[in-house]
Amino acid sequence: MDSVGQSVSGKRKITIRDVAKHAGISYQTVSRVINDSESVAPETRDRILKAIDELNYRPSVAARALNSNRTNVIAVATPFDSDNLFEDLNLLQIIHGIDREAARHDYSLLLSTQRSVEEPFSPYQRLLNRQLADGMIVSGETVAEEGIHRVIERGYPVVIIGYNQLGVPCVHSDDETGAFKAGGHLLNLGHRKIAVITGPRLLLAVQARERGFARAFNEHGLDGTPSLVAEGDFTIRSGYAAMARLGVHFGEYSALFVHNDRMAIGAMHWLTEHGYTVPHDVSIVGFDDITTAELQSPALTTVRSPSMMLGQKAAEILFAILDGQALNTSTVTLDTELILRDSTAPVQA
Amino acid sequence: MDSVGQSVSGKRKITIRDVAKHAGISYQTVSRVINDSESVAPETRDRILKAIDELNYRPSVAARALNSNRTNVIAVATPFDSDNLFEDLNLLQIIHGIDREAARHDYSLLLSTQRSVEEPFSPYQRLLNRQLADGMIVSGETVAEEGIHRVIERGYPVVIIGYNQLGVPCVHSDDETGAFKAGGHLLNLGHRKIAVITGPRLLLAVQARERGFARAFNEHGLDGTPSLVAEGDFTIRSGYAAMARLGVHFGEYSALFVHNDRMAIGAMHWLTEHGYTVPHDVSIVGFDDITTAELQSPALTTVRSPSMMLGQKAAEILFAILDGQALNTSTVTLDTELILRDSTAPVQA
DNA sequence: CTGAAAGCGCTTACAG
DNA sequence: CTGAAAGCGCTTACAG
Repeated sequence: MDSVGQSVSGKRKITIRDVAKHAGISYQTVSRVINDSESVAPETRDRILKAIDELNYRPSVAARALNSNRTNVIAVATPFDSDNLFEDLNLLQIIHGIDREAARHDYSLLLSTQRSVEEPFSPYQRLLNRQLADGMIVSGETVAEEGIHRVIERGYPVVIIGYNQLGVPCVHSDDETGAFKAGGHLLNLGHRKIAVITGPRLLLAVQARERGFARAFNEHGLDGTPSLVAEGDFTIRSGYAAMARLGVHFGEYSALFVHNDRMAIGAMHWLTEHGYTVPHDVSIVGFDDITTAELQSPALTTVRSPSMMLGQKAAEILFAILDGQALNTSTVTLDTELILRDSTAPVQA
Repeated sequence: MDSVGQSVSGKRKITIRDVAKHAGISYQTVSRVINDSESVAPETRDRILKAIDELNYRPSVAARALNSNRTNVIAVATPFDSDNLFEDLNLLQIIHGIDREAARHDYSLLLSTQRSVEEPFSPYQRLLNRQLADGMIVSGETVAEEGIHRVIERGYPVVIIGYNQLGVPCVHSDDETGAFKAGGHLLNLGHRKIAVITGPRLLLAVQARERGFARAFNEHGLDGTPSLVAEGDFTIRSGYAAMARLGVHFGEYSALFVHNDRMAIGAMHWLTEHGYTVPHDVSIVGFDDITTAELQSPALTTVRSPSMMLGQKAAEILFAILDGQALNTSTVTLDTELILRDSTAPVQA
């Protein structure tokens, strides 16, 4: 085809002027067609579209960004601990949801990870200071509020997937009600002594789950304080470790509520390893409903969090803000659902 | 601070000219300092760096991209089937490896997913036609070779994580030797009748694993044809389904080699569900060593694929090409390692 | 070692 | 409805 003038490294560029010449019109009008802006004579428009097609013209993102201050890219900041990232199926789902919505708006996704524990702000710094993206979605409640603040100060919209007290718009699942359902389920099965493996207790999501769980007890006229509590960090490993700590007191409780599925999997692993049987020796309820929850032996009863929808909603809000159509302070709470499987059973007599 | 003139939506821009004025020098010299190019008097450089720091200046990526034809972004194209993407821990590790290397070069990662089954080329089209990235890493051997071709024709470097016959540089694990090790292990345990659950057999990676497995038999003076074969698509679900198909003939084999861990997990799930015990009834070896392999009951014996390193190597090659330092046709093969756990045992008498 | 000029590919008012 | 001008924020030769 057009092999002439196309060196190996040369990304030969067809510009707006080429299209204009081909269509016999000024390049400004071509720009109008590209941007669907103002009025262009239908006949002219067709001629230009035909030229664009024939020349296989694509506008330069860089040039457009330079003029319009829009990059057509949104950034996704991922959680701090990259070890955590490795096993996080939830995150994949969230990203998928974001990507879906981004596609609808013809946007692309820039992945922004933390470079090291030493520079917690790097995802924010790198992306937005360099104006790589039009806005940012922060996946997960975070401690680096200062970093988020800087981004907002620069005028970039930010949406958080999780809770925050900054007044930043956010999307999260209804953790309190979810935990309430988990507690109610165990209570209905006759369990009264229930241990809990929580996520990091400084997180608002974790506090919400603790509240909801206690409320289930209260509504049964019971004290909402769990028999035993161990804290984890949402990783499989930490669930295993938390279970090891609880295990010493085995027998003091007949059921276990774990704040996410990964830790529940870790806990079940410890139990199996030590000769205990789920749900015979202890009933377990998780949280999230990741793909592998169903595949545990026994299949894990859990509270389903709508991860993909969380991502999609967050992106929707971000785009609404970018279009000037949304308040800067919306909070969306998505419903959870109790998924009954085989890891819970009536309390043993 | 500089609150004046900074509206809510206004991303106030500090330009190279501001820095120049602040430092009392021409803006061209500022550009030189930013780019570490040519010679600048040390004293001048210091003055400029100080000004950059004081004004908190960040160069505009768009403007730089427009001039230099470099975006400082590389794209990662993810696999076709997005259901597949959901559960793919391997992919997360690969992406992490790429991101790591990108960070070293001060590059960012653009995630490019398929929009729908109908437009398999979309990841290629969208990103590169619009010149959003300097190059592309394709994660996984793919059928959309046409899409890759178009990208290459445009002059963009591409690195594939997986095999290809296009002459495109690629990185993959030593699948043949890995499968050879898996086969040897089972043979050493006394197994002679071994079933296999393969990945899609049109993939070169799958063919390499089949070859390596057969070679293990041959070196033992045995016929390399597996007792029974079922094909899956690497998903947990397909492993479950493949096992269901094999299960009818249960007893005709004492061991199972599964082409990836996710399918192995699916297969184990089927076995447990139907009352069989691993490794008592059947020994199982997987492939990949994803995080959760260790957490199965029993813990899965598997061939470890260096996923993160795969991503990192691919990025290294891409950057080498971008810097004009690499042939356009390198292939890197990374070693695998047999990880012995509890899902394999000597054949029953 | 540093400055002045031209231009990257587009968009945005501004005229007509 | 369409064209000419100016400019987005930089980089790249080209002079000095």
